[in-house]
Amino acid sequence: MTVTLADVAARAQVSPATVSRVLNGNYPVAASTRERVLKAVDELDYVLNGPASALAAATSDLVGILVNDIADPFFGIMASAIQGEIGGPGGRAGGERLAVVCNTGGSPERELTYLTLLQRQRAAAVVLTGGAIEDAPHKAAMDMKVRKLIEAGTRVVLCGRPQAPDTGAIALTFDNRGGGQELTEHLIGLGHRRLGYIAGPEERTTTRHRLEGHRDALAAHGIEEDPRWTVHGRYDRRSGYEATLELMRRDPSLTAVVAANDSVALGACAALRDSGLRIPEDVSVAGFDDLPFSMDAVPSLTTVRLPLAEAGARAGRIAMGREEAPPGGIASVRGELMVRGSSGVPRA
Amino acid sequence: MTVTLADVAARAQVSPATVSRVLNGNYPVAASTRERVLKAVDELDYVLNGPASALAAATSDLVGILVNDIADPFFGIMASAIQGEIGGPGGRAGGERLAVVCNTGGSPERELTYLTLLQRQRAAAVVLTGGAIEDAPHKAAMDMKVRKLIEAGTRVVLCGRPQAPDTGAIALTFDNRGGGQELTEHLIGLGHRRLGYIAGPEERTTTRHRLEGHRDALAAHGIEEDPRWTVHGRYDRRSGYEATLELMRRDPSLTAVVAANDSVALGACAALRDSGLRIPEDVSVAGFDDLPFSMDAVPSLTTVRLPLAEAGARAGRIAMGREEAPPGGIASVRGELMVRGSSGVPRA
DNA sequence: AGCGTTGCAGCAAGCGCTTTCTATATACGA
DNA sequence: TCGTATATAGAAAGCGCTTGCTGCAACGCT
Repeated sequence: MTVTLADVAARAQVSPATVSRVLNGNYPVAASTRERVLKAVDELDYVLNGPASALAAATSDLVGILVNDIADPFFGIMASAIQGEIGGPGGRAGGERLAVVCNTGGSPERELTYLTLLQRQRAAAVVLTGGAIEDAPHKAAMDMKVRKLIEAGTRVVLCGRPQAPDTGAIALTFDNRGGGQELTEHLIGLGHRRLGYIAGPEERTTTRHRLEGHRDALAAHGIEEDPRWTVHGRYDRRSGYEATLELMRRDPSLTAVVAANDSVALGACAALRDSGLRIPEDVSVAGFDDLPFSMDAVPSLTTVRLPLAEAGARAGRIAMGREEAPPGGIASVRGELMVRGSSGVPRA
Repeated sequence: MTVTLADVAARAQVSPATVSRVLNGNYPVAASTRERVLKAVDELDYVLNGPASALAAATSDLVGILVNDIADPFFGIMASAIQGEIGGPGGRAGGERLAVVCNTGGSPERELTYLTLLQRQRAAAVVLTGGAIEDAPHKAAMDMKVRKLIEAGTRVVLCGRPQAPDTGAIALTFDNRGGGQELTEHLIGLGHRRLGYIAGPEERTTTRHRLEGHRDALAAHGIEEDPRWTVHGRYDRRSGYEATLELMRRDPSLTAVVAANDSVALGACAALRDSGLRIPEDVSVAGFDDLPFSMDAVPSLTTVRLPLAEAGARAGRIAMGREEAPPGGIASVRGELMVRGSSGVPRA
């Protein structure tokens, strides 16, 4: 049998109530009594029953972090930062919270189900990371769930995801559009006029915003875009490789390839190299996110740095109520253009 | 107020017991009744109270996954695979489990605390990934916790971590030693005799085993190792960069650098390049793990592929009781040598 | 027709904790 | 010295669910 509060109480010769109070430290207990209780806890190797505690107190110490793809460092970095602030273990004893990261794999159903599961667990807070899926019914369902969660006392923070108006969720959005624009401006500034674009999966806010930024830049410089210059793919290397091959097949005269993110950009680099093209002499390549490996690419990748760790940390603090929410419940986080070796002037 | 089981029961004109049984599907309920109940659940938008359920049933649907560094794809890939098998949402409805990944950051205390937290939540299963910390007191404490968890009915699986004898935990270990040996054999086979080694953090099983494999290979070929040829660092790129600089400073005549993992190897490549050395003409480099980005490095990285996803999936299945544990409760997973562009014959 | 089965639903007793309210003891001021 | 504030501990009522057991029809058997 497992040890219960009552066992500890018996051993310490106090009432269960007192033990509970010692453990929670939210009520005055005489020092001598406290010690006796702690000793008993130790001797019996007592571990609180989480569900029972959560039930009685109507609160839980679970904090959920939803990510699209846990194997992608983009999310890993954010999750790590969020978790760091949640305290998880490592904070002062007692106030321990179990930060749990849930991998949706980009699937709408899983996203929703995880939210339900967290709602079921009466999670203290939930942080949703990464772009949202742009499907009206799904979005409505999500918003509804978020509203329900908040109603039930769960704090909801969006990190790197667009605001969800009228849900009450706090949003820390990334300025994907601005970043995308700046990146393409840079390429145009170098003299590029024929730019391929490898977009992420359709129906994703991140995909759309980055692409819009790219197009804004083109439009601002009077460059008319050829529909053949845009290909959609997934946010991974493989996809970038294939898309680049396709792009160059469609129009070998392209002088630059802008990728939806760094992984895709790396795939693009590989494809270009395998096609016998030099970077950036023949074709310039640009990514997005500035993940750690991007500066190690050869040549190192020109990209837009997103302060993933900082944003995640902030989201975590807000979720824990340790930092004021931004005015209006929304803040936009800017990216920073990192010009490196993979972009240069176009070939003659 | 939130909706409770009783509310649903009232609305469906049945007893709470019946509602519970419909929801759990573990007791015969007439079809007509079931329908009425489900309708009520739907109309009231009822969400089960997880803690209450867990308390009453003395079981939980939580499955914990402990990782050392969630921002590292090595762990991300395993976690993703494990989670995929846990079912998480996405499996058939009803049997939903909340797979939670906990980031220990490599800290012994956090590792232990997370285990306590999971014990507190009465987790259904726990998967511990990655190398263990080789500190006797900590190991003892961990083993004790694991034993307690198992005693309490939690299934514990180690994935990529050495067996913990007498704890009852199932282990899927990686053959780090064999992999390390094979890798160094390869380099020796190419003609290298002066090899630098960038090891991971000390007091880690993974670090030790890989290094031992390396030394086994050297010894097998009668190569005497110079103590200056080994440097310890962290498992990240930065560390690899610095360690390589140090290594080349200590002995510029080294013709190969073997890194503890791929991230470190990438850092090594960067350092060598920055020192004006060509890879592999001047110095060969080898990594370990074969993470996705490794083949994109220029030159692509010679490394040892660990079947992270496969092992994770298997660990997940075992944790869920959907796959037989290996005989003896332990299985060793081999790595596969991937010879690529970063290794070549030594310079004259 | 009588009676053991079988199928389905309800009763009610907890699961192990938290917390309000109450009790006791001690300290204080008048 | 008495009344009242102050500090500390206990009693007990749940929190919302699960489940063993009981109840009661309808059924099939001899």
